[in-house]
Amino acid sequence: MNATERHELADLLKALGEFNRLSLVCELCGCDTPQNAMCLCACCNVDSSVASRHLKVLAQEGVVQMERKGRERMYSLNRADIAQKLRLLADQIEG
Amino acid sequence: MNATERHELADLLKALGEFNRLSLVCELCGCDTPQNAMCLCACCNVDSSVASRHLKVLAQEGVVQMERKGRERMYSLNRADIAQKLRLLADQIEG
DNA sequence: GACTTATTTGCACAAATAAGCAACTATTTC
DNA sequence: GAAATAGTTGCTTATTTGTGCAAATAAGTC
Repeated sequence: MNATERHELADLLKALGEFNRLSLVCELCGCDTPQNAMCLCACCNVDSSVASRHLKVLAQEGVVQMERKGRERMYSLNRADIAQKLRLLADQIEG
Repeated sequence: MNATERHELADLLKALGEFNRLSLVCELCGCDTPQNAMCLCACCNVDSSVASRHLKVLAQEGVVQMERKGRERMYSLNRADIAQKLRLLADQIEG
């Protein structure tokens, strides 16, 4: 793994490594349909602006995907993608 | 996954989610014998105090294991343990 | 078009984090 | 015991990060 890949992976892990963001991810884990920010903000008990910013980080790192639906924005997990990256790291660590 | 488990997992991911720390981990990945802090500090090009602190964080999160050997401290990865936790998260995300 | 609802952005602030240097401890070597 | 080597800790500094409030934007509803 070169430095660039390592940087990207670190950014992904950092995005997942914050309690509220991880909570958002876990919430989405349990949903089989995309959720809007209001619903997600409720699960963390934070201001909507906070949820918005966390979701932005997660989106930037490719953890979640967003699609507009009227005035709402529906978020869903990029399940396969993230799972694969985590497993790749696990494989590398296990050697 | 309850809040406590989520907190612990977030802490682990945060520990891994910093470039220099991830670099230390990757360095250890490629070693089949424990490495001392000097060697690890060299791979990141940081002051020994910085490496020391990063290793402390990694040890606290159970990523690495330390054993004293004379004046050196030899670090090695808790490979199976970390890999398992990452895979568990991957499984949960994949649903 | 006024009003409500969903979300983002600007701003301010507090807390956490990473970094390097210098000083310290501990252990080995001479 | 003095010098060298390995590592940690205290201190300071700069930067990042998470948060909430208020205001702005955007889109649906009446």
